[in-house]
Amino acid sequence: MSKGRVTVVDIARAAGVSKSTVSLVLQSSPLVNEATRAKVTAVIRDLGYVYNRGAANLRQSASSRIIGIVVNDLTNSFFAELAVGMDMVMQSAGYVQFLSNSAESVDRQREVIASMREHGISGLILSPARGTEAADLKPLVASGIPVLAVVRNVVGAKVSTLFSDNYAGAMDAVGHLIGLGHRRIAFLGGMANTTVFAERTAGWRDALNKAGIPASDDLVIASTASRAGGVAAVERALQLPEPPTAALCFNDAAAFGVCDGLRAKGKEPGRDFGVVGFDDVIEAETAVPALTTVSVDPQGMGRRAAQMLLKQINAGRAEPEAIVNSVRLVVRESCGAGGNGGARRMLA
Amino acid sequence: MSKGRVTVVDIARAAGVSKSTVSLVLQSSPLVNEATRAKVTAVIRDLGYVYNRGAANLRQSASSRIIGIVVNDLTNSFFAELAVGMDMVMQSAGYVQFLSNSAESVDRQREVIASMREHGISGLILSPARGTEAADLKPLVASGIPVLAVVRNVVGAKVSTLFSDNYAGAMDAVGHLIGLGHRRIAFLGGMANTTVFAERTAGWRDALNKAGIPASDDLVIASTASRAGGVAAVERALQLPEPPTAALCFNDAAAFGVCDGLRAKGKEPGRDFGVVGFDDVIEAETAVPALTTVSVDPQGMGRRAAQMLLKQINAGRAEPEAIVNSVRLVVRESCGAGGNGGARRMLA
DNA sequence: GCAGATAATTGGATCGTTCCAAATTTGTCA
DNA sequence: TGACAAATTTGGAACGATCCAATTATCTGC
Repeated sequence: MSKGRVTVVDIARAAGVSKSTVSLVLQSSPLVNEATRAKVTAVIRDLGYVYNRGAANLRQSASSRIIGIVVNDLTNSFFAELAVGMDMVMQSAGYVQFLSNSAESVDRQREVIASMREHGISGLILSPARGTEAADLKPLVASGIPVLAVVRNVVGAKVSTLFSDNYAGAMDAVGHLIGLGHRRIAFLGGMANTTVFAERTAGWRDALNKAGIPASDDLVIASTASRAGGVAAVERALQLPEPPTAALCFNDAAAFGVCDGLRAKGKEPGRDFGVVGFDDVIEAETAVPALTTVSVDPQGMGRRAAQMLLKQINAGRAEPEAIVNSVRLVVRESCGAGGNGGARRMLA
Repeated sequence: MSKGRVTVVDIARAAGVSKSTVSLVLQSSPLVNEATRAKVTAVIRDLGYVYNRGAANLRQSASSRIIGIVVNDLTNSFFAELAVGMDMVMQSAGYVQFLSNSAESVDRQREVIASMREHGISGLILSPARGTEAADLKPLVASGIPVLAVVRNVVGAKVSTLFSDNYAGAMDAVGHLIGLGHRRIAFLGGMANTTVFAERTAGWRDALNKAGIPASDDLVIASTASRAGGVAAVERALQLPEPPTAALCFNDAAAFGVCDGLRAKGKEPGRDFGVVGFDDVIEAETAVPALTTVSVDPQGMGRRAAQMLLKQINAGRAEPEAIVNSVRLVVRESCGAGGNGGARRMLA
């Protein structure tokens, strides 16, 4: 009764079989007789038995059915949705996940990964904190645990990757703004000297060049990749001698900030200024004006990441693979293309 | 070498001591000689030893240093921040957390809790899915695992609770709007027949009654507790024969939706209509207009929840406690009190 | 140099499961 | 009924750490 937890031995005794048989029932082996199985199952229910996965994991075979997920900023809805996507797949696959936030601190990230490792994760999905080095992941990959870097990369690390097609997405978005008649198009928000920033600005630059428009460096205004960062960036943009009439923003959070900043200056986003975001977070659709944005589908990307990792775990030892998640421009209202053909109006 | 993982026995052999000594070193016991400790520590580093917590947890004493967190909607930034707050405390305390999203499904919630239990969590923080019953938590509490319900309650469950003071917060918010001169104040958004909804509308009603203003039921417009729900609710509100001039919204997400809906109808929130939210999510401060809201401080609440749970885990067997997290009205711009005393202007 | 204390170390036995080889039961057919 | 195969069941030895009781090394003071 109160003598600690119920174990297979207790079940065995109560059902009048051996612990081996109980074990076979637990893993629904076809070897056991139906009558026995029924009897054991009943006893398991009656005694309120709880399977002890920790004990099972002791034997060096079989995976722990635990994976680790570490993201750099869970308060950003992009990452929250990414996590939700992963959670869905993991739940259906019968896995549980340690989920932690590194808050852009490589130290916290290192600690939390170490802790997860001690608990025996069989795989790790990491959206690395800024400044993560290949060495940080070395021991993990050396011990044969599949690691998947998402969203951002870790230079030199031999891990699988899943990134979105930042370059193509930015190209498309800027191309669309050019098609609407814009000639001075800024790139607002985001921390410079990150790979993602470099890729998105490269797309911005090449789209302008392709259209024969000079891509002037003062139209690239970095800041934090947040709502507050967007406000700050657009403020500076509007103070330029020749201010832009539209902008591709580093991400949706920054884009919302840009909208806020425009309104604070008496300009209505979508009418007086074209705004395009990046990510397509859930609020993008319902915001006013609805945000035109490069849809990365964070939940979908999360699901895909989870599937990739599970595949690698099941495959035993697979070579790292690099996948780019294609993106697509979702035209809504904030770019000024909202049905009434009003884009050119802004340029008057 | 490649013969599986490195264990205490390997360390012991390499360092020329017994596994018991290695174990003592691992738990930094004062019993071991400094020289020995140094030698063992060096070997541990050299061989790349990884502590196997699962093995240690087998012995019935000692906690697993794992807790479970299950929230009903991680895509809502309120819960994401709540989770981040918990994560902070847990990380510092040397715990890791399973973090999962129930997406308001009691089935998923049940499964994920069962799974966490098999993995040996030593405590659970739950923001319950709608429809959670006391029976769902019964086995968990019966086995002596501390459970803490946050944000929402589970009627009849003998667990600790941490809720925000919904009634007082709503009272304050509505009182403030009345002070600004409003007489027709709506309550917008949120799912009716939840406890939180009942508490907030009760505060709304009593504040109106206290001021001698009749609290008419058609001013309470329920919908989902999301941005989209806010848009829908304010649309209906503005179609009333005698439309409101201000509103307390169920939460910040709904409040942002209300702002969107107002703009869609050509009304500027904060100037033409007073809007007050509830939660004080991170975007509330930087939105335009900055959202006046009842600050629950989700991160702080998360930290507090984590501390409560840890306390109970360490206390061994503590009685469930019920704590209400006090809230405070943060006056920003969306209510129309933004410095220029313009509130009464809306009523002209 | 030796008793007595203190410091440091060490073999098992144990936790709850899985897995293997071996044992037992049941079934089939001549 | 006996021989053989197939279907079930079962002890015990892992897995990797902890903890207790017992042992050995080191230190006192005289």
